[in-house]
Amino acid sequence: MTKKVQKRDAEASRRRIIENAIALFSKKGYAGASMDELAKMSDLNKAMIFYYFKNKKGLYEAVMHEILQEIYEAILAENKLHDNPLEELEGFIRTYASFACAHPYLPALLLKELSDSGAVIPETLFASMRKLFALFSDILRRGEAQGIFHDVIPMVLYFTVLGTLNLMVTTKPLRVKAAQLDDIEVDTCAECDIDEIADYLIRKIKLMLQQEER
Amino acid sequence: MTKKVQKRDAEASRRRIIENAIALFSKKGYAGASMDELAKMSDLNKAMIFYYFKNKKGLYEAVMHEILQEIYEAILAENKLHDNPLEELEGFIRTYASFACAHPYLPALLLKELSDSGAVIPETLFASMRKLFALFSDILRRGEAQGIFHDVIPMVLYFTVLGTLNLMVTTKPLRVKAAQLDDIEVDTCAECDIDEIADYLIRKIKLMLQQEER
DNA sequence: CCTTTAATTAACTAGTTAGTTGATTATAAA
DNA sequence: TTTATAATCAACTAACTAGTTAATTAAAGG
Repeated sequence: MTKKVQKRDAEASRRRIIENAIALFSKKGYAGASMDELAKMSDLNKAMIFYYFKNKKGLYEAVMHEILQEIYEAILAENKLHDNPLEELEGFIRTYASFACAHPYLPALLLKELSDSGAVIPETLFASMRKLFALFSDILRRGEAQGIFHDVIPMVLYFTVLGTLNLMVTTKPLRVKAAQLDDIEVDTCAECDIDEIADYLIRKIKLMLQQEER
Repeated sequence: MTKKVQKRDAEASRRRIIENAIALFSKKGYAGASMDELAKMSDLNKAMIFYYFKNKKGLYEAVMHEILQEIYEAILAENKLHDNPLEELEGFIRTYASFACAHPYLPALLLKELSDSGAVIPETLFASMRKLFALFSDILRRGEAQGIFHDVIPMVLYFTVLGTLNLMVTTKPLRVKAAQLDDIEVDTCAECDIDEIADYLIRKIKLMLQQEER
């Protein structure tokens, strides 16, 4: 089944818009992203954006839904490979880290959204974000019930993991630049790759959770 | 010395602009903040903004410099009260937390800036941000040298602390809202106040650093 | 081949944006 | 009191904003 060369392909046009919108929103933020620019990037008339997504907010909603769904599915698939909280937690962190690194728009968009306290986000996204947290929370709660984790506050630990990984990804260019001018002695970890960072974080989170308070 | 009522006071006007700009940028982001709106908020003609700050970027620079300087001084002052790395680390986290809570524009602006990877940020700010990290890094390095901290990567731990605290502050409204609709069982920590969170984080960070890897 | 429908476009609107200009005040120094 | 200067403002520009409209073209079904 050879794909026939069509001049019109609704599905493809829609995807082109979404794909470019992800890049644009994550680079410039919601307010900074121009629909004129997006149309040019996507090689389509601007009216098409509104034809497919009604308005800018609708497009943003679609973009956020898309990426949250993607990361959720990746993590859920990984999660099914394990059957104990410790391995599940490791898997969560590792999968999130490598996904975030492979798709750096995720951290950028997530941090922008969260730093706004959901200024743009509508109800539906709200639900998507909670699904991911619910999964994380469940892992920790089960671990606690089994006596392998102690003193657990899932919400805080969730942001510890997301905060660390997201910031390490988004600040990468900044940190590399800092390492180059290199006037003072601080190590900005410019060379670390994300898997090392994930390993380190996992090691540390284990110490956090497996030890009783001293 | 009674303050004479003047119709013109450059210092006061400048401050009014900066003060309102902090609120506006942290609420709407760089692109979303309108200079027309800022002028109205500040009860001044828009031209005054450009008279004092040259352009929007210059204003943003001044705003960021202001708040980074403020938090740096608060933390430095606290730091001088202690003389061992463990207490210094505790002080750092606690001071950052309570400052961030009292001035929630700080987390909002910092997360926005960092999620942009310095899209707007100029060289001068870059330096300001590093000063804070250098202080944190130094505490950890000394602790490691004294054998009370182990397996230290300051950059990662820095973002662990900042990520956790900033996200807990900025998401507060979102979490409260989530707790209200409360359809599923997840605990969003809506009631926790920032000092409890800081205590929890300190406890956990200590476990991270004081234990050898098992 | 004709008709219907879905996809696409050019051209437009009405409002907003950052930034400018030149005149006009208030204040303090001479 | 005059003069110089610093602070303020109204009115403007040119570019850009999200979103609309009505006409046009391509494809698919009968």
